[in-house]
Amino acid sequence: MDRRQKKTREAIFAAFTSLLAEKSYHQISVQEIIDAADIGRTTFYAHFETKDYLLKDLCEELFGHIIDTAMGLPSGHYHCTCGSAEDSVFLHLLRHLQENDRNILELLSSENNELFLSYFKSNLKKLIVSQYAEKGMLKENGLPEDYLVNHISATFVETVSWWLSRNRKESPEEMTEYFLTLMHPIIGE
Amino acid sequence: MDRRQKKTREAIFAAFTSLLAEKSYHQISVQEIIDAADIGRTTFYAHFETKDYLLKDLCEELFGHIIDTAMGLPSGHYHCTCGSAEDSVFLHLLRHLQENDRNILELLSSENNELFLSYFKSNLKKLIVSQYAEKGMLKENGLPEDYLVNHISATFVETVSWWLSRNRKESPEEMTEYFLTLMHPIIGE
DNA sequence: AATAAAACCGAACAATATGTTTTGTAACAA
DNA sequence: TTGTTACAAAACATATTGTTCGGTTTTATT
Repeated sequence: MDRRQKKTREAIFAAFTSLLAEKSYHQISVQEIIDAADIGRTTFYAHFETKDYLLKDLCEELFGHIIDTAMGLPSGHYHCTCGSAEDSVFLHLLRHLQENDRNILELLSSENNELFLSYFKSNLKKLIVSQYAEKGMLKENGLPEDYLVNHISATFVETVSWWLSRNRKESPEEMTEYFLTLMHPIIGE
Repeated sequence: MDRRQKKTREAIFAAFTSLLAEKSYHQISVQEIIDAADIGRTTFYAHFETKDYLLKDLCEELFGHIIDTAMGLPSGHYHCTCGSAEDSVFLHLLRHLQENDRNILELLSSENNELFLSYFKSNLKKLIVSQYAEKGMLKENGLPEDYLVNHISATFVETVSWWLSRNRKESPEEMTEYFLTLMHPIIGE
């Protein structure tokens, strides 16, 4: 890939995330992104068709990366290590989030965070399917599988959101315990 | 209230919901609402400061009404009637939703429904607090109360959303069973 | 080092949306 | 009937969007 393209793309992403830290997505105009990134108007539209596609690409990068690193992990949960949640995928995700790579926490805890949370959730579903559903680690209780997958993803996203809204007072280990308590009737070996 | 005001307000709401049935919130311009409602530009701004406030007022009316009718109900759940979920507040909500008053289902199942779902959720929280939390109907398991309230609300909204995305193939009774299965470790007497 | 391809810039453009102002008319409540 | 209020129509400044054009700089390749 051309060095210029990469540089421009990064500049747009940087400007965009910077703006997202101070105002909500819909309040940001393309013009502002252009000014903040210090690029030409034509250049922006050469890279991204619309503002929505820019958001999509950014989220794909951010959440795709996090989910990918968790994909290879063992999907064990707290039962495996006698009460602790040490090797849970969810604990890994929380720890990874806490590193605040690329200011991802700013986005997830911003005022109008529904957009980011929904991207997070849709990426998370893939992980749940491959790590739990396809490995038969969901308890048999008569509920449709996609309903369960959706519920697990949604609940984890809500857990993260709640955690952030309280400024991460709890440790990732504690939050994993919270989450797994709620998941108790569903996830098991 | 002046007859004219009421009429105009209703016309705007009707035009707005009609437009929301065919395109997403952010794709709708104030101009379109004005044209569809067949009113003057000035009139719109006399009623609503911005498009966001219009949305807020509409949701307040729609969800406020549904939540209010459920407020007075007994908060019993399936244990009370020997296995059935007959007198659950949640069953009542699902039945009420199914009547599709004011095309509320169109909104909740539209393409970009995060906005409506989040309004639904925030109204639902009040109900959960008054019907469950304040009556001590949440099981003691070491989790913070507001975390539980948020989880119950979020899960119910997700359940409704999943139900609608599958064109309501399941009955309200069945969906209540699904939901209460997930809530089993949390809600109890 | 020379060259062709590309990415970029700046300016301008039409089209559309926003929110306000003004002036006049019609409907309402008392 | 009378004073008040809601509405309409038109115009307005301002801002944003997405595109087009000509020209410049950087890049990869030979």
